[in-house]
Amino acid sequence: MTNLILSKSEENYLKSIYNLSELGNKVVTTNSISKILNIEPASVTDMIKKLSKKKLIYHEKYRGTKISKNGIKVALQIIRRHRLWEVFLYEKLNFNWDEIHEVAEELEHVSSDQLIDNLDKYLKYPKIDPHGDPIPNKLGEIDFVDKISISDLKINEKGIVSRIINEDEEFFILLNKLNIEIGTEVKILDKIDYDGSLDVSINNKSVIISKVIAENIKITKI
Amino acid sequence: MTNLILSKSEENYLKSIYNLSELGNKVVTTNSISKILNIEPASVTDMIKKLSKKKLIYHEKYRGTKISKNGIKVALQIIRRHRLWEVFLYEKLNFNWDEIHEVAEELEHVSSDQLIDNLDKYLKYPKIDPHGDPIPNKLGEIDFVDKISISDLKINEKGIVSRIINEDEEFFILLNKLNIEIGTEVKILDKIDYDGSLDVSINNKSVIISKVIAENIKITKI
DNA sequence: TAATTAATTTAGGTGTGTCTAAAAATCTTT
DNA sequence: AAAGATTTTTAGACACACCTAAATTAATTA
Repeated sequence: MTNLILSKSEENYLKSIYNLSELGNKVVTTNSISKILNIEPASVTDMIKKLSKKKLIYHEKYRGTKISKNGIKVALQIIRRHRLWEVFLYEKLNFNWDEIHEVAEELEHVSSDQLIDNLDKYLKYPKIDPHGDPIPNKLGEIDFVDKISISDLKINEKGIVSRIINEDEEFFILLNKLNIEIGTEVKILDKIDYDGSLDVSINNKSVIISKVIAENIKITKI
Repeated sequence: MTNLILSKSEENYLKSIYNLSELGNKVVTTNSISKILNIEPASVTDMIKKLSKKKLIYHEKYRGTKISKNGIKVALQIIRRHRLWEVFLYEKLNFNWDEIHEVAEELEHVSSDQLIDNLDKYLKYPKIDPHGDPIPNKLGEIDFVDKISISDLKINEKGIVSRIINEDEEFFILLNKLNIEIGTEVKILDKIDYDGSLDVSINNKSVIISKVIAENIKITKI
């Protein structure tokens, strides 16, 4: 609630607890936190006490830790920072896919709201990071399901169609023609800058689909 | 020499000592460091011992501290990081001139060479930061004198002509015509993207000067 | 140059975030 | 359900980066 300031360590613990909790639902063990952070269980217990006092987590002795509502909120902001920096490193600074995490791990602890909001704007409010993970918005809202559309994929990336967003029958007829259904594997061959159309490989055949269509086909990145 | 890793505190001390030392020449006092960092003198003494052991500074009890050659090298890298981030914040994230310092103060401690080198490239190897301070290059080289040309100014920024870089007489005749001499105040009215020419106000009159000419007129930003 | 003042260092203490070793609680197995 | 194994916590220690108070050294002034 209040504007509490967390240390780098506290942020890392909270983020790990959130990540282990499967969207904030599961109780996490001291041992699991210890393993993920490579810190001895005894030290984890100490930090759990600190975060409990700050009401970011609930803890019952010997029985585990659950992240609080406020804790989730704070964790999502840390994750937001991390993922926005990943986008920046990947898209602007030409880091490789596998090099971004480590540096983002440092940058995420620079806590200036203005910095992150301006970065978000500069990157044009990306919805997913280079790994395909969704980026929480300023309010901590995050699309858990249907996170990615075909239009969010980059060239050479692949996905499995998971949901079609449309109420119009004509749209389904078109999808039938294109051989697109739930479970279909798609791969982006090319992007046409002019109108945002996509050259997509479906069953090893190349087809062109419009931007609007691509936006309405949700996929799971593979 | 070796690849020593410094803590955020150590980096801040070293940077302050360098800044107080006037390009690494002057001996700095414990008290002056204390004042700049807002840390008690006794604590400064502690850190001086640490940095001495790492050979980044020389220290004689009760007589002051001098930064070492290697210390200067390290300090310049910290300053490089700081100023590159300032350029980024100012030019890409649209921070105001007066908001950049505080955030850059945090970002400068994220120590990844790849990050800084890629950022440098992305920003097109800027020579000065938004305050007009020179940015050390990767090797720690820095232009101490004549840092800025008219061509380095942005629209609406002002400078005082400090040096003319040219051996050609024709160039001086042109400057005479334009009423430009050492001490003349100039202000950028506009930049012509096409060929890099500049619309400059000199004695309240607008004149157009070519990119090459602008590059050879060094100024002090005001 | 002796006395006073100012700067610097030493000594000892604190909070943070870690550790190891040992104790306590919970879980598993028989 | 008791014994053993595992997990978690407590207790006590340490490095870091700071602090205050007191001691020491250097600089200034009378």
